[in-house]
Amino acid sequence: MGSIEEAIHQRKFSSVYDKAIVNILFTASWLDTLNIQQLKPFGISPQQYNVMRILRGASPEALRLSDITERMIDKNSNATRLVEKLRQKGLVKREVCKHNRRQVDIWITQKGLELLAELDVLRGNVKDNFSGISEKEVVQLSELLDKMRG
Amino acid sequence: MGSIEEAIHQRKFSSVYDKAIVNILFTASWLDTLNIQQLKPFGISPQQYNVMRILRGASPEALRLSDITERMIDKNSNATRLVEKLRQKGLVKREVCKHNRRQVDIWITQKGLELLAELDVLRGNVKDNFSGISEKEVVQLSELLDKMRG
DNA sequence: TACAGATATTTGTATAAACAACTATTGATA
DNA sequence: TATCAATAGTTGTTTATACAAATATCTGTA
Repeated sequence: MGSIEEAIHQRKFSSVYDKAIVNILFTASWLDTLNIQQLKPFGISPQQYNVMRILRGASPEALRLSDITERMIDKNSNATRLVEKLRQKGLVKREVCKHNRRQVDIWITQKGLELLAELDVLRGNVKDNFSGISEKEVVQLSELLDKMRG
Repeated sequence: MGSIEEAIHQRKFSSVYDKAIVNILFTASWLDTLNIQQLKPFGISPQQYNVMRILRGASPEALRLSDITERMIDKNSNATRLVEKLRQKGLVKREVCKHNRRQVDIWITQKGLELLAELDVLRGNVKDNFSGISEKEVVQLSELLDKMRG
C-alpha cells in the first residue's frame, strides 16, 4: 500500500505532526478491519477479544470489571456489556464479589481459553504478517508512540 | 502517560509486533477521544471533520462521493450519511452530476470553510500538543507506519 | 436498440460506541 | 447508628459502524 499519501490519495499535510496523526488513525483503522475479518468466523469482536486476552493474562485469578476497563485498548467501551456478551457465549464467568458486593469478579472459562488457543494458532506468528518491517524498527515504532503520548 | 505497559497496565506482550499493534490501536483511540472532545462543542464528529478537510483540499472544485470514500481515514464509514449530516448543517452542498447521473458532486460551503478556519485557530499549532517528540522523530514515526502496512 | 454486466450511490438492519443518568453498596463521620 | 459522599457497576438513549442488499444509471456489444 505504501505511503499514507498514496493510501488516502492526499498530497500535502499542514505539518509532519498532522501527517503522523492521520497516519496513526489510518493504520489503526486498517488493523481493526483486519482484526474484524479474522475474528468474525468465531463470533467475537476485537473488543471482546481484547477482554478475553486481558482475562487470560490474569488467569486463573479473577479480575474486577474496573480492572478490565483500566486495561482495555478502548477505554470508552462499556465493559459490562462486553462481558455479558462473552458470558452468554460461555467464554467468561462472573460472580458478585463476596467481600465487597459492589464489585464483580470475572474469570475466563476453559472454553474461553480454548478459543484463544485456537485463535493463537490461526494468527500464527504475528511477525509473518509484517514482512516489510524489521523487529528493531517495530520496537522503535512502539517507543515513538509512547513518546508521542507524552 | 509514558509507556504502553503503564497505559494499559500490562506487563508483557507475546512479541514486539503484538506490542506495537496494541500500541497503535491504543494511541489511535487516545487521539480519537481527544478529537471527539475538541469537536463536540461544534457539533461535528471526527469523521465529519475528516470529510470537511478532504473537501477543503479540493475547494473550490467539487468531489464525487467515491473520491471522498477513497480519501477517508476510515474507509468503512458510510460517506452518504456523513455528507447528509453535514448538508443538514449547511456545511456542504451536493448536486447530482449532470454528465453522469449516477454520480454526486459535493462541495464545501462558505459556512463550512468558516467553521474549519475557526477550528484551525482553536487547534493552533498541532506541534504544541506533542512536546515530548521532535519533528525528526515524528517524520520517522510516519515512515515506520508506512513500512508496517507494507 | 435491447440487454447483460459494471458502476455509483443509497437504504436497511443488526450491532456497538458515546455518554449521561441511575442503582446499589460501602466507608467515614457527626 | 443515621446520614452523606464516594465507589462500582448497570441501564437508557442517541448516534454511528459494519456490511449486505437494493436502486439507479451507464457502457459495451450482439
